[in-house]
Amino acid sequence: MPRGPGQRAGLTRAAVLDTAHALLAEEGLDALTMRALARRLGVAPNALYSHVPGKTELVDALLDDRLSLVEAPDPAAADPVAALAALMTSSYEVLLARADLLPLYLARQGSRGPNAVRLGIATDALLARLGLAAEAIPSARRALIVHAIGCAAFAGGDGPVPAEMARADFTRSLRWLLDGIAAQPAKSAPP
Amino acid sequence: MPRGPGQRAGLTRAAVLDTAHALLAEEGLDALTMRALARRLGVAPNALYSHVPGKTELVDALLDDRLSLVEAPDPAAADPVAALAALMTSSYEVLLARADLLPLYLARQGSRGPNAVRLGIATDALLARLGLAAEAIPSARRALIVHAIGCAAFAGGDGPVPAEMARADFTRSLRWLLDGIAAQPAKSAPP
DNA sequence: ACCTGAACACCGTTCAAGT
DNA sequence: ACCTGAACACCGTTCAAGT
Repeated sequence: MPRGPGQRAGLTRAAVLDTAHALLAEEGLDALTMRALARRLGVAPNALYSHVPGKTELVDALLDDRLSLVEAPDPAAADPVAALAALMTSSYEVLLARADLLPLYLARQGSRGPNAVRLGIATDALLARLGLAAEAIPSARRALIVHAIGCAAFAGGDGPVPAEMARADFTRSLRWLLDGIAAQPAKSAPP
Repeated sequence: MPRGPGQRAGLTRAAVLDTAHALLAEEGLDALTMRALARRLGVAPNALYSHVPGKTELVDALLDDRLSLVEAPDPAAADPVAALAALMTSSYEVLLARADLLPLYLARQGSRGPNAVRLGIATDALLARLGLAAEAIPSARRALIVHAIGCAAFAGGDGPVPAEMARADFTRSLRWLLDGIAAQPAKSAPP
């Protein structure tokens, strides 16, 4: 029996996001519409707006949720370059499973949800351990992020390049970037 | 006076693409709809389908058109690394003006229109001049392309990073990639 | 072959009302 | 506060018809 106006469906923001994740994973970005999402939840389309500001914010939340699966590296890791490589590789893997979303993410310059901020801070800490000057750190961070997201968006596409090859490309060019970053002029060392 | 059925509007594929370019440049990707495009051309929405297979193909054509502005480098250039840097920088600049389209392009792994193919061949020729093994050339090409498109999509976004800074990031990390590519194990030199 | 009219099957979002 | 019904202002695309 359908609900009338005023009767609650027990919807929560978490339930909306969970179902959105499932819909995205199962049917792709094109199928992720507010109306299809509402259908899956058994509510009227506009009921979603009590728990989510709009579709843009929902998509942002989905991507940042995804980044919660990446664990921040130990800032005191013995080998900061290896720790950066592991962090970027882990981000790449996790983002690959939601490659549909990445184009939008790139265009918004990685609009910063809490998890993106958390990983950004961890990245900066490792870059500082390499001896980078403070002004050089944001640039290096952006280069690594654009690379990881760009490669994941590319690999997740439906083009002719197989996933394994795209992954090998990612790893190799990541090394080139890290080599370049590590070879940058260091800030003056303490005496 | 409006046209009745059967009366021609003098539409051509070129006119459709030109108007689509103008619409995209003036009002952005969201405003580029088949209906808005038809409105601008003074025809019914479905009239477009006599000249263009659909919206996906139209967008692909718009991006490849854009690449026609990039001139292929001299394959016999004195400094192949400098020629590669110039080619990628020129592509970056040209794509920046249509940054809206890049996310879709990345996801389709740079779906290859005639101009994309032309520039890809030019890139491969320069990479071969560096002494790269044949198997290493497509990987190096993809790394450069993902980098250029990824950086342009990022820079074109409406985030907090100013365009000049994004451009400086692009140039610096491009150098790192080229350094890494050029330092790869060369194929056996002729005796 | 090229174009129109009408329609189909959708969108995201807002507004007024009900409990 | 949370939800429904109804509506608004759109989409891309197809189909039948007209010249």
